[in-house]
Amino acid sequence: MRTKQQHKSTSEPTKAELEILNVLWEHGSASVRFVNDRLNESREVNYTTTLKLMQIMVEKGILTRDESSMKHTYSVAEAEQDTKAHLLDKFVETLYKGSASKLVMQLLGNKRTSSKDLEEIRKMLDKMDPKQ
Amino acid sequence: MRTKQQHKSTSEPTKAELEILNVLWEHGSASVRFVNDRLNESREVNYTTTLKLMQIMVEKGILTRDESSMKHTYSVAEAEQDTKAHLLDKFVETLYKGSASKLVMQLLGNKRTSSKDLEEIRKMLDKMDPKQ
DNA sequence: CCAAAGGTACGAAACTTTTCGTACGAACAA
DNA sequence: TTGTTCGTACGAAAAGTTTCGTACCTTTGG
Repeated sequence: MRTKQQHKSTSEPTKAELEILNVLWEHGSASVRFVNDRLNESREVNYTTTLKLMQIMVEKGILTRDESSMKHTYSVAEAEQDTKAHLLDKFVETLYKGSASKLVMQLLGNKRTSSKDLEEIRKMLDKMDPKQ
Repeated sequence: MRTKQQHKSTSEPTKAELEILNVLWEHGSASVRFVNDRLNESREVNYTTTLKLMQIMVEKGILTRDESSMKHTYSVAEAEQDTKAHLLDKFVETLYKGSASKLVMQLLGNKRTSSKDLEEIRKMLDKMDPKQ
Protein backbone atom coordinates (compact mmCIF):
# COMPACT_ATOMS: atom_id res chain seq x y z
CA MET A 1 0.00 0.00 0.00
CA ARG A 2 1.30 3.37 -0.99
CA THR A 3 1.77 5.72 1.93
CA LYS A 4 -0.19 8.90 1.44
CA GLN A 5 1.65 12.16 1.61
CA GLN A 6 1.07 14.37 4.59
CA HIS A 7 0.62 17.74 2.94
CA LYS A 8 -1.99 19.57 5.02
CA SER A 9 -0.99 21.40 8.16
CA THR A 10 2.64 21.95 7.26
CA SER A 11 2.38 23.58 3.85
CA GLU A 12 1.05 27.05 3.17
CA PRO A 13 -1.61 27.56 0.53
CA THR A 14 -0.20 28.88 -2.73
CA LYS A 15 -1.21 32.21 -4.21
CA ALA A 16 -3.87 30.69 -6.47
CA GLU A 17 -5.16 28.54 -3.65
CA LEU A 18 -5.52 31.60 -1.46
CA GLU A 19 -7.67 33.27 -4.08
CA ILE A 20 -10.00 30.31 -3.97
CA LEU A 21 -10.01 30.24 -0.20
CA ASN A 22 -11.01 33.88 -0.15
CA VAL A 23 -14.06 33.15 -2.26
CA LEU A 24 -15.06 30.22 -0.07
CA TRP A 25 -14.47 32.15 3.14
CA GLU A 26 -16.74 34.84 1.90
CA HIS A 27 -19.46 32.66 0.49
CA GLY A 28 -19.21 29.39 2.39
CA SER A 29 -19.56 26.12 0.46
CA ALA A 30 -19.70 26.53 -3.28
CA SER A 31 -19.46 24.81 -6.63
CA VAL A 32 -16.51 25.13 -8.97
CA ARG A 33 -18.68 27.15 -11.33
CA PHE A 34 -19.44 29.67 -8.61
CA VAL A 35 -15.83 30.04 -7.54
CA ASN A 36 -14.66 30.31 -11.11
CA ASP A 37 -17.18 33.03 -11.88
CA ARG A 38 -16.01 34.99 -8.89
CA LEU A 39 -12.37 34.67 -9.88
CA ASN A 40 -13.21 35.85 -13.36
CA GLU A 41 -14.48 39.11 -11.96
CA SER A 42 -10.88 40.13 -11.41
CA ARG A 43 -8.92 38.06 -13.93
CA GLU A 44 -9.48 35.57 -16.72
CA VAL A 45 -9.29 31.96 -15.57
CA ASN A 46 -10.38 28.88 -17.45
CA TYR A 47 -13.01 26.74 -15.77
CA THR A 48 -10.90 23.60 -15.82
CA THR A 49 -8.04 25.47 -14.22
CA THR A 50 -10.15 26.30 -11.21
CA LEU A 51 -11.55 22.78 -11.15
CA LYS A 52 -8.10 21.24 -11.18
CA LEU A 53 -6.88 23.57 -8.46
CA MET A 54 -9.82 22.75 -6.22
CA GLN A 55 -9.30 19.04 -6.81
CA ILE A 56 -5.69 19.42 -5.77
CA MET A 57 -6.78 21.32 -2.69
CA VAL A 58 -9.02 18.40 -1.74
CA GLU A 59 -6.06 16.04 -2.10
CA LYS A 60 -4.03 18.29 0.13
CA GLY A 61 -6.78 18.39 2.69
CA ILE A 62 -7.38 22.12 2.35
CA LEU A 63 -10.92 21.57 1.05
CA THR A 64 -13.52 18.88 1.48
CA ARG A 65 -15.95 17.83 -1.24
CA ASP A 66 -19.54 16.72 -1.22
CA GLU A 67 -19.98 14.42 -4.20
CA SER A 68 -23.55 13.37 -3.47
CA SER A 69 -24.92 15.31 -6.39
CA MET A 70 -23.27 15.53 -9.76
CA LYS A 71 -22.38 19.13 -9.16
CA HIS A 72 -19.85 18.75 -6.38
CA THR A 73 -19.85 21.17 -3.51
CA TYR A 74 -16.62 22.26 -1.90
CA SER A 75 -16.04 23.51 1.63
CA VAL A 76 -13.02 24.75 3.51
CA ALA A 77 -11.62 22.09 5.82
CA GLU A 78 -9.94 24.23 8.46
CA ALA A 79 -11.64 27.14 10.17
CA GLU A 80 -10.95 30.45 8.48
CA GLN A 81 -9.52 32.01 11.60
CA ASP A 82 -7.19 29.11 12.20
CA THR A 83 -5.74 29.32 8.73
CA LYS A 84 -5.35 33.07 8.96
CA ALA A 85 -3.81 32.84 12.40
CA HIS A 86 -1.29 30.40 11.06
CA LEU A 87 -0.45 32.56 8.07
CA LEU A 88 -0.19 35.66 10.20
CA ASP A 89 2.04 33.89 12.64
CA LYS A 90 4.38 32.85 9.90
CA PHE A 91 4.35 36.31 8.43
CA VAL A 92 5.28 37.88 11.77
CA GLU A 93 7.98 35.30 12.20
CA THR A 94 9.49 35.86 8.79
CA LEU A 95 9.38 39.63 8.63
CA TYR A 96 9.46 40.73 12.24
CA LYS A 97 11.26 37.92 14.02
CA GLY A 98 8.04 37.10 15.81
CA SER A 99 7.50 40.53 17.31
CA ALA A 100 3.87 41.50 16.92
CA SER A 101 4.52 45.00 18.20
CA LYS A 102 7.09 45.58 15.46
CA LEU A 103 4.46 44.67 12.92
CA VAL A 104 1.93 47.04 14.44
CA MET A 105 4.55 49.76 14.48
CA GLN A 106 4.98 49.25 10.76
CA LEU A 107 1.23 49.33 10.32
CA LEU A 108 0.95 52.62 12.17
CA GLY A 109 3.61 54.16 9.99
CA ASN A 110 1.94 52.88 6.87
CA LYS A 111 0.21 55.63 4.95
CA ARG A 112 -2.48 53.29 3.79
CA THR A 113 -3.61 52.55 7.30
CA SER A 114 -6.54 54.91 7.75
CA SER A 115 -7.16 56.91 10.91
CA LYS A 116 -10.45 55.07 11.16
CA ASP A 117 -8.46 51.86 11.45
CA LEU A 118 -6.20 53.44 14.05
CA GLU A 119 -9.17 54.42 16.14
CA GLU A 120 -10.63 50.95 15.94
CA ILE A 121 -7.37 49.43 17.02
CA ARG A 122 -7.26 51.73 20.00
CA LYS A 123 -10.82 50.85 20.94
CA MET A 124 -10.06 47.17 20.72
CA LEU A 125 -7.11 47.51 23.04
CA ASP A 126 -9.12 49.52 25.53
CA LYS A 127 -11.83 46.93 25.47
CA MET A 128 -9.47 44.02 25.97
CA ASP A 129 -8.16 44.89 29.39
CA PRO A 130 -7.82 48.52 30.32
CA LYS A 131 -5.36 47.86 33.13
CA GLN A 132 -2.47 45.39 33.23
CA MET B 1 17.20 45.21 -29.39
CA ARG B 2 15.48 43.04 -26.87
CA THR B 3 13.31 44.93 -24.44
CA LYS B 4 14.38 44.32 -20.87
CA GLN B 5 11.83 43.01 -18.46
CA GLN B 6 10.60 45.26 -15.72
CA HIS B 7 10.85 43.00 -12.71
CA LYS B 8 11.61 45.13 -9.67
CA SER B 9 8.89 47.07 -7.94
CA THR B 10 5.97 44.97 -9.13
CA SER B 11 7.06 41.49 -8.11
CA GLU B 12 7.34 40.19 -4.57
CA PRO B 13 10.51 38.50 -3.43
CA THR B 14 10.19 34.71 -3.43
CA LYS B 15 10.56 32.66 -0.28
CA ALA B 16 14.22 31.91 -0.87
CA GLU B 17 14.90 35.52 -1.75
CA LEU B 18 13.30 36.62 1.49
CA GLU B 19 15.64 34.40 3.47
CA ILE B 20 18.57 36.14 1.85
CA LEU B 21 17.06 39.56 2.42
CA ASN B 22 16.68 38.75 6.09
CA VAL B 23 20.37 38.02 6.41
CA LEU B 24 21.30 41.22 4.61
CA TRP B 25 18.84 43.29 6.60
CA GLU B 26 20.38 42.03 9.77
CA HIS B 27 24.00 42.28 8.76
CA GLY B 28 24.11 44.94 6.06
CA SER B 29 26.29 44.34 3.01
CA ALA B 30 27.79 40.90 2.80
CA SER B 31 29.53 38.38 0.60
CA VAL B 32 27.87 35.28 -0.78
CA ARG B 33 29.98 33.18 1.57
CA PHE B 34 28.68 35.04 4.58
CA VAL B 35 25.05 34.79 3.53
CA ASN B 36 25.41 31.14 2.69
CA ASP B 37 26.97 30.35 6.05
CA ARG B 38 24.08 32.06 7.78
CA LEU B 39 21.51 30.17 5.76
CA ASN B 40 23.24 26.91 6.58
CA GLU B 41 22.67 27.52 10.25
CA SER B 42 19.05 26.60 9.70
CA ARG B 43 19.09 24.40 6.60
CA GLU B 44 21.50 22.86 4.16
CA VAL B 45 22.12 24.98 1.07
CA ASN B 46 24.84 24.59 -1.50
CA TYR B 47 27.11 27.59 -1.99
CA THR B 48 26.39 27.90 -5.70
CA THR B 49 22.69 27.87 -5.01
CA THR B 50 22.99 30.94 -2.84
CA LEU B 51 25.34 32.55 -5.36
CA LYS B 52 22.93 31.97 -8.21
CA LEU B 53 20.02 33.31 -6.23
CA MET B 54 21.87 36.48 -5.30
CA GLN B 55 22.92 36.98 -8.90
CA ILE B 56 19.32 36.70 -9.98
CA MET B 57 18.33 39.17 -7.29
CA VAL B 58 20.84 41.65 -8.73
CA GLU B 59 19.27 41.16 -12.17
CA LYS B 60 15.87 41.83 -10.68
CA GLY B 61 17.12 44.95 -8.97
CA ILE B 62 16.52 43.62 -5.47
CA LEU B 63 20.24 43.71 -4.65
CA THR B 64 23.19 45.75 -5.85
CA ARG B 65 26.69 44.38 -6.16
CA ASP B 66 30.14 45.85 -5.58
CA GLU B 67 32.50 44.04 -7.92
CA SER B 68 35.58 46.12 -7.18
CA SER B 69 37.29 43.28 -5.36
CA MET B 70 37.24 39.68 -6.43
CA LYS B 71 34.98 38.82 -3.54
CA HIS B 72 31.83 40.65 -4.53
CA THR B 73 29.82 42.46 -1.92
CA TYR B 74 26.04 42.58 -2.08
CA SER B 75 23.68 45.15 -0.63
CA VAL B 76 19.93 45.54 -0.52
CA ALA B 77 18.69 48.04 -3.09
CA GLU B 78 15.46 49.18 -1.48
CA ALA B 79 15.17 50.34 2.11
CA GLU B 80 14.20 47.54 4.47
CA GLN B 81 11.17 49.39 5.76
CA ASP B 82 9.89 50.13 2.27
CA THR B 83 10.03 46.49 1.28
CA LYS B 84 8.38 45.39 4.49
CA ALA B 85 5.70 48.05 4.21
CA HIS B 86 4.94 46.83 0.74
CA LEU B 87 4.74 43.20 1.81
CA LEU B 88 2.63 44.03 4.83
CA ASP B 89 0.29 46.06 2.71
CA LYS B 90 -0.21 43.21 0.33
CA PHE B 91 -0.70 40.78 3.19
CA VAL B 92 -3.40 42.95 4.74
CA GLU B 93 -5.03 43.29 1.36
CA THR B 94 -5.06 39.57 0.67
CA LEU B 95 -6.11 38.26 4.05
CA TYR B 96 -8.06 41.11 5.61
CA LYS B 97 -9.42 42.99 2.62
CA GLY B 98 -7.20 45.89 3.52
CA SER B 99 -8.47 46.32 7.06
CA ALA B 100 -5.54 46.85 9.40
CA SER B 101 -7.75 46.67 12.46
CA LYS B 102 -8.96 43.22 11.46
CA LEU B 103 -5.37 42.10 11.33
CA VAL B 104 -4.63 43.52 14.75
CA MET B 105 -7.74 41.85 16.08
CA GLN B 106 -6.37 38.55 14.86
CA LEU B 107 -3.05 39.36 16.42
CA LEU B 108 -4.62 40.04 19.79
CA GLY B 109 -6.46 36.76 19.68
CA ASN B 110 -3.31 34.93 18.74
CA LYS B 111 -1.95 32.91 21.62
CA ARG B 112 1.59 33.49 20.49
CA THR B 113 1.28 37.23 20.87
CA SER B 114 2.80 37.86 24.29
CA SER B 115 1.34 40.24 26.82
CA LYS B 116 4.64 42.11 26.61
CA ASP B 117 3.87 42.72 22.96
CA LEU B 118 0.36 43.83 23.82
CA GLU B 119 1.67 46.34 26.29
CA GLU B 120 4.13 47.71 23.79
CA ILE B 121 1.41 48.10 21.22
CA ARG B 122 -0.69 50.02 23.70
CA LYS B 123 2.22 52.28 24.58
CA MET B 124 2.87 52.99 20.95
CA LEU B 125 -0.71 54.00 20.38
CA ASP B 126 -0.73 56.23 23.44
CA LYS B 127 2.46 57.86 22.28
CA MET B 128 1.21 58.49 18.77
CA ASP B 129 -1.54 60.95 19.58
CA PRO B 130 -3.71 60.37 22.60
CA LYS B 131 -6.61 62.43 21.28
CA GLN B 132 -7.92 62.51 17.70
C1' DC C 1 -33.65 10.10 -29.94
C1' DC C 2 -30.30 13.58 -30.43
C1' DA C 3 -27.73 17.58 -29.77
C1' DA C 4 -26.28 21.11 -26.76
C1' DA C 5 -24.90 22.53 -22.34
C1' DG C 6 -22.59 21.74 -18.38
C1' DG C 7 -20.33 18.76 -15.24
C1' DT C 8 -15.86 15.71 -13.63
C1' DA C 9 -11.21 13.56 -14.41
C1' DC C 10 -6.72 13.87 -15.46
C1' DG C 11 -2.26 13.98 -18.13
C1' DA C 12 0.72 16.98 -19.72
C1' DA C 13 2.39 21.53 -21.21
C1' DA C 14 3.97 25.97 -19.60
C1' DC C 15 5.83 28.73 -16.33
C1' DT C 16 8.28 29.87 -12.06
C1' DT C 17 11.49 28.94 -8.54
C1' DT C 18 15.22 26.38 -6.60
C1' DT C 19 19.15 23.54 -6.85
C1' DC C 20 23.36 21.91 -8.56
C1' DG C 21 27.26 20.46 -11.74
C1' DT C 22 30.83 22.07 -14.28
C1' DA C 23 34.03 25.35 -16.12
C1' DC C 24 37.23 28.44 -15.23
C1' DG C 25 40.04 32.40 -13.07
C1' DA C 26 42.59 34.42 -8.67
C1' DA C 27 45.25 33.82 -4.66
C1' DC C 28 48.30 31.50 -2.06
C1' DA C 29 51.10 28.04 0.26
C1' DA C 30 54.52 24.46 -0.38
C1' DT D 1 55.97 25.94 -10.43
C1' DT D 2 52.16 23.47 -9.12
C1' DG D 3 48.24 22.10 -6.80
C1' DT D 4 44.78 23.35 -3.46
C1' DT D 5 41.46 26.57 -2.04
C1' DC D 6 38.14 29.98 -2.83
C1' DG D 7 35.83 32.85 -5.81
C1' DT D 8 32.43 33.89 -10.12
C1' DA D 9 29.51 32.46 -14.22
C1' DC D 10 26.04 30.08 -16.08
C1' DG D 11 23.29 26.28 -18.34
C1' DA D 12 20.33 23.07 -17.25
C1' DA D 13 18.05 19.72 -14.20
C1' DA D 14 14.67 19.29 -10.61
C1' DA D 15 10.84 20.69 -8.13
C1' DG D 16 6.77 23.35 -7.49
C1' DT D 17 2.76 25.81 -9.37
C1' DT D 18 -0.59 27.03 -12.79
C1' DT D 19 -2.95 26.42 -17.01
C1' DC D 20 -5.29 23.96 -20.42
C1' DG D 21 -6.81 20.32 -23.85
C1' DT D 22 -9.26 16.37 -24.30
C1' DA D 23 -12.10 12.57 -22.98
C1' DC D 24 -16.11 11.26 -21.31
C1' DC D 25 -20.53 11.29 -18.50
C1' DT D 26 -25.17 13.32 -17.21
C1' DT D 27 -28.97 16.39 -17.75
C1' DT D 28 -32.13 18.86 -20.40
C1' DG D 29 -34.80 20.87 -24.27
C1' DG D 30 -36.59 20.07 -28.83
